[in-house]
Amino acid sequence: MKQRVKSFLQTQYDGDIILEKPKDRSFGHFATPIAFSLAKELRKSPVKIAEEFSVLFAQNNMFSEVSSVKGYINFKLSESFLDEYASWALNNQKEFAKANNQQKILIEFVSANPTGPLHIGHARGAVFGDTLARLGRHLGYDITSEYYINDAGNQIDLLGLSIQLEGQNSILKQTVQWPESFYRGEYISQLANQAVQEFSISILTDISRQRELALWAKDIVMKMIVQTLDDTHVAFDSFVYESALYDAWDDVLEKIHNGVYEKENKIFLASSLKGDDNDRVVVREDGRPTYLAGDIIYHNQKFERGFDHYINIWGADHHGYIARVKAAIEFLGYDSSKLEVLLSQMVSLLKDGEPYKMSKRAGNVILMSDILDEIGSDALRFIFASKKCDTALEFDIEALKKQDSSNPVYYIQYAHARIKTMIRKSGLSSGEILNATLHSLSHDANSLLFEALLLPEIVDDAFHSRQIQKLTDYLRSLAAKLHKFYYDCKILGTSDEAKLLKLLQVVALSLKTGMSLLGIEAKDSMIKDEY
RNA sequence: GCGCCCGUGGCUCAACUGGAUAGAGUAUCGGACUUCGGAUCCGACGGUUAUAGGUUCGAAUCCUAUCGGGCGCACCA
Repeated sequence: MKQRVKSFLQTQYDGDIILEKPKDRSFGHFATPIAFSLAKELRKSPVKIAEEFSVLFAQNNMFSEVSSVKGYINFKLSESFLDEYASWALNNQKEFAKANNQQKILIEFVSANPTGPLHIGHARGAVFGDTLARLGRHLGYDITSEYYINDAGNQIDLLGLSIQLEGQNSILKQTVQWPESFYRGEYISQLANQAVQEFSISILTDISRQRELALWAKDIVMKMIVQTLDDTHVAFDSFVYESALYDAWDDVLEKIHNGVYEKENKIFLASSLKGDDNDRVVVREDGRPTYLAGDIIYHNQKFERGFDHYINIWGADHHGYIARVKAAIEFLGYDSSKLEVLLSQMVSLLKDGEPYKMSKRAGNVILMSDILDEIGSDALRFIFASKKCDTALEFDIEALKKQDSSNPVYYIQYAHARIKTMIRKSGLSSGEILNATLHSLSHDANSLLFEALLLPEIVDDAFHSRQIQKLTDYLRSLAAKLHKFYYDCKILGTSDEAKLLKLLQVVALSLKTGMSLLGIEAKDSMIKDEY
């Protein structure tokens, strides 16, 4: 919609015209501050320029009114234009808010270690990444969502050790010497019990079988992770195993030889030449590659697969890592600006007003699956999608448990259900509704219609600015407008029934499309809780 | 000490990326059902945008400094 208006304006004025939402919609549907930026150039006052332009732009039946106010130029769209667009949307529901971008984009997210179940902090990255992928796909991008599994290194050994120690303690009733750091939690004792069934009791004490145990356990943990993600409707197109990457190490080392050097029997990446603070060790003195080596191979492999753009969603505690990975990409001969790293800030929890510290190794984590059981996937997704990812998020566990109207997801679903209920109750057929013409609408009806037709702009903006909370904000405000309209205006049984239902169909379409992009179910009716 | 992110009503967050009178939700208080679903709606209260300068037609947004908070600063992953 905005695009159509913009392209018309540019036939009249050759230059970039920024269209924005007026502060107050009574001014019009769109506005442009272009007169201000031209004021200097033309040596005229912004007010005068705006007046001249508004006369020029008014010559099109797309607008019912073009006016200049204090230097701003405001546009009011005509009803015939809005009706035409609404009809198109209702007849092409699957196409609504779509676009045809062509680029191939790889989004890597979650990538949690397979050493324990997902906790609440992972939920944020999961929801953010999945929602971004959904938005991108809707806009036509060829999106691949990927999970990088760190199934190599010390942590895997530690997993095996942790299970053995737990088994010795709780099953064999032995007193054990706990090391400084180890994994614990309910899942570890479950794994210990399962291991005894799967293998034999000796698996708990045989140190030579620790690795075998660990490899078996990480697959089970990974299944738990995938299950939780699945319950949240977070899907991945591919999984990459760190352990499978190292075969390619020699080749990659050859490819990157300009960027590495040997010193003190170790191999360093000369990342300080590419903006990092220090050079980084990639191979230790004993010949074992570091974690960074795995990431270098992984990113080489990513770039070899030939995407136009790469998005990594990492926890904020990894920000120091960006420079070295980008340096490696440069040394590999690729354009590191194609890699965009989005940091999702920490999620901190409050419990009864007190900060709730989480430590994975100490076992006092809040599991994502537990929250999911309590509030459901829809509410979980909505809450995490509605916050900008670069601010630290803080919330009280008790507030998340609420299932009443303070939870905005119900508010939006209720709006959708209200519309569907009215259409069921109406005697009109869908054809009669569709064929109605949207004309002589009240001011409120007109602004509701316009708001509903704004979804394409919102989706586009939310994706390209990587700010998915714009979509949740929009849905909440559209739902509020609908509820108010419903309260103020009688619809069924009036002479305007057909056209008003058509209007509400457009609202429902926007709500449903928006919710599905958030991975949330749009309900046709709501079932009240029984008391 | 260095680097990254962030400071907006009591609380959780917006503000179209430099635009018009800084907006929502929540909390608190007060209203609206002979009604298409009250899981709704309306109103009130609540702000020197952490502080001090600067840039310009115009600043919550950009620059500098200060204060406060989070996260990093591994041959762990």
